Amino acid sequence: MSSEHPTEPDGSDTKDRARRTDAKRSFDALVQAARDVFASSGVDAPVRDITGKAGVGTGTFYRHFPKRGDLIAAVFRNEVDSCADAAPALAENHPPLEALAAWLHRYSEFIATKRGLASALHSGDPAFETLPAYFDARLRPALSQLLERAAKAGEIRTDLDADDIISAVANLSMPAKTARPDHTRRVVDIFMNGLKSR
Amino acid sequence: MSSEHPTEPDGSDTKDRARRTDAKRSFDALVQAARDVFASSGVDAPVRDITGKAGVGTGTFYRHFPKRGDLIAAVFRNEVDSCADAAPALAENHPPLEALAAWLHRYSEFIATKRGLASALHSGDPAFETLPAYFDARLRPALSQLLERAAKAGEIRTDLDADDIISAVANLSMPAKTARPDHTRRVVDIFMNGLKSR
DNA sequence: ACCATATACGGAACAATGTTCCGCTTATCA
DNA sequence: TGATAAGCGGAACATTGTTCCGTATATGGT
Repeated sequence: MSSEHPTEPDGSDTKDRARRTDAKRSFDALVQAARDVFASSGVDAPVRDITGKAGVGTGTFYRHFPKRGDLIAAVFRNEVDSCADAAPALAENHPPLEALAAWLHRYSEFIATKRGLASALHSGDPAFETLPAYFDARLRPALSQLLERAAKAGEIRTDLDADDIISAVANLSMPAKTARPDHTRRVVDIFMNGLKSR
Repeated sequence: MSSEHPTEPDGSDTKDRARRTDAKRSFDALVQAARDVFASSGVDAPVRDITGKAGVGTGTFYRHFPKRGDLIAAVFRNEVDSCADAAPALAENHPPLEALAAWLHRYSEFIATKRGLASALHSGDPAFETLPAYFDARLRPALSQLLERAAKAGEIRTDLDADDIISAVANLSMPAKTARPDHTRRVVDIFMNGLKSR
């Protein structure tokens, strides 16, 4: 499902030839592998670590990601997609309030994980310029959907703005160092509690 | 003059033997060279570029800066020192208001230049943990001195806090992309104008 | 002035990582 | 099913990081 979204660069569809399926497979495998490697070794992880885990050659790597920023941006988009795509699935399988809470936690995790990328993001690399817009375009509708559903069910306040919540939870999820590892989860819970209608 | 300040790590003074002067020279040469190289090639510049410009061997480099963060922190401290040390000199050679304006511009330049370091600073490297405190400890007194002098001369408002001004000018000096290159200088001028007494 | 010695230096050698290049493979289309 | 453009792999090469150790010298004591 998430592969429907433009994790890939270049949204054009009027090509002489369509992109070969093996190319797409390599691309996806690299993004997936990079995601894992970044998580365990940081964004400066060696190229060979990534190609090794992805099971592709280094040549293939550079074909898809000539600049390192290209890879980081692709991983970021991919994770934004995962997070956004979680919303409809949660809505289907859980009551409104529960789905909303679950998604906020999911989103909170995403933010916390992205601490490593965050510094890279602010580095001025042109590959990252469109990311904030993408972030907003994908995540806001996802949250809005859950908010509306919960609001219609009368379970939360109706004066809530998706933008505010997204940035509020983002801030809550970026504490420097926390004594207890579940601190973030707890404050997000409290915040979530505040959303409820009385 | 600036070498009086603890650009060097390790504030202890009860050593068996004092640090050799050639060691200090190498240290200073490396910081100086790194400063230049960082400015032209960024903080990821190759070690050999720095040692080459400093005229020392690579062994010497690693003796002084086992971790890259150590070097970056040293350069940062060095630049904070330069900026702070500029204050007394300006006070001696210029009328109060003029000295204050000149120093604010000097400080503004410093902030703008540090954009490259800023992302590194937020990376969580333990070598950077004491930098914010150092920044404050050196820069606030420098500015306070100029503020007090100008206030005594009746040239500026008396309700001004050094902290506020430091952070305000820092924010003014970090615009993303400016059409005109002197934008920063101009807004700082305007801000400075606001400091004057009526 | 000179010696003893801890300190520091330089840079070759080694290791890790980035990047390119090109012969081989394969998906796609007619 | 053949032609061909697209893609792939990984060795080879280039760059940068890091260590190691023989040599040089600043320092304190005599």
